Amino acid sequence: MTNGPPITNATTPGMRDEILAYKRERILQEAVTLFYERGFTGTTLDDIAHELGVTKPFIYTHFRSKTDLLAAICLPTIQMSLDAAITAVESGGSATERLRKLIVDFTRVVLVRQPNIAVFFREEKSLEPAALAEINALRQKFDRTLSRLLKDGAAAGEFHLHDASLTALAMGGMISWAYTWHRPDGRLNVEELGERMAELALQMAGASPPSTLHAC
Amino acid sequence: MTNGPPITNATTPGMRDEILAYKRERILQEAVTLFYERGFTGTTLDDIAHELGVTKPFIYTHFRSKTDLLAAICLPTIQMSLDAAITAVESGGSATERLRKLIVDFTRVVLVRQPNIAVFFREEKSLEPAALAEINALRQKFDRTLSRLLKDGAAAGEFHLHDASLTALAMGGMISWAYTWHRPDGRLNVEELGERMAELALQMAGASPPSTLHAC
DNA sequence: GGGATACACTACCGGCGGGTAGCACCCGAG
DNA sequence: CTCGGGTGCTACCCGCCGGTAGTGTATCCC
Repeated sequence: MTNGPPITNATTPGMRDEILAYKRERILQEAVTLFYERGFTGTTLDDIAHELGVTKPFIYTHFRSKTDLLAAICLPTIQMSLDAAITAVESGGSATERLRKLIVDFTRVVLVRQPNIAVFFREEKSLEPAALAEINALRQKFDRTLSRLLKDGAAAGEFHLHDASLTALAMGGMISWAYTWHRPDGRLNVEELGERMAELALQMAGASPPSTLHAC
Repeated sequence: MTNGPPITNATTPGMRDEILAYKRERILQEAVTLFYERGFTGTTLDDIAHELGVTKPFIYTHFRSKTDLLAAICLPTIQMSLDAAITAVESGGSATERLRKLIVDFTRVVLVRQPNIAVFFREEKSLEPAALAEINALRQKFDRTLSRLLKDGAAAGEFHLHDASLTALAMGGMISWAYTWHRPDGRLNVEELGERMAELALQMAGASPPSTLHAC
């Protein structure tokens, strides 16, 4: 990224690709930071380039357009959320244990990738329709996955709830919302927040006792 | 708003103000609709004017700037949310009853003013700092109000929870999030959703039995 | 040393859109 | 019929920014 001795003409063939990937990643880092702080339309490509010590055409050698950059920020993060859900659901154990894992892991994604999550939800309307559709398909899978887990848990007698779909949306919202208030230097760290969220989710699901909270 | 016979030079002095207020309201209606559908920067003032059958300078006789328009969309809606919370908390009854009322009324605000809520959370970064600060002060009051109700309920032995502040944020998120998925023609109407949300909130609060759900 | 290649820069374009100056119209009053 | 006030329009400006064409330069290979 510096203007010093170009390290690009490397001997190893694989190295070249790694360097390309690294540059791409650095651009994404700065882009998501600025989009998070100033908004998508409030950030110019020159801003991003400037922050990197580089110029605008440099960005265009790695991304086709500004909206392409936006999609590259949003999509992988939503994919990570879905992956966390699927992995948790397919892991062994009771529905209660799997729900706990799902919530903890999903919370971690939301908090660790907070800027990406925030940018996605705020700038949804700036995404190209095709990219948005792709992401929305992932989100739908996430909701269905969580909903199915709740239904299964209810069928197994572990959970007690009226409406699995609605409860899934409520849980998703409760956690996603953290992007609006979480501060990395806050009172609770990521893991602690994951635990608390899991407890709240289990109560929402009407999970059976093992909680030390219930008076009954 | 039509170009027909100007009804503005009315005889009654108060009537003039009413007409001004009406025009203002119509502009806000179209603006929030378009901002909701296309985003703030994706909507031009000409778009709004066109939809109203009017021209851009007309809007400028009622609002100082585009961001002023945005603030006028967001602020009153957030104020309504806070009012709902305060009214509920100050109403009579047990903490459980008051929490239920708070959730039902807040849910109603979120769903009925869905476009306004959505525009606020998405376009936060487009608001002028002063307007944003004002709104954030209201949001903080809302969170504190809800949090205090939870603490009081816990002290009274009605609720069982670890962390009132976090639970308040979680509840706020669960409900606010509805702006992302609610469809006015969906399976459940506004009042039904309010009821379900209230049930979920009470479970999150670890409210004592009266719920028919708990197996214990 | 000379040619080829890859890379990132300088310099530019073009349109879009927020915001404004000044005008045309309609009306009631005298 | 004219005057004055109020209202909304036509026509314009201008800065910003996404995107691109063409150039300079360093490295590598022969």
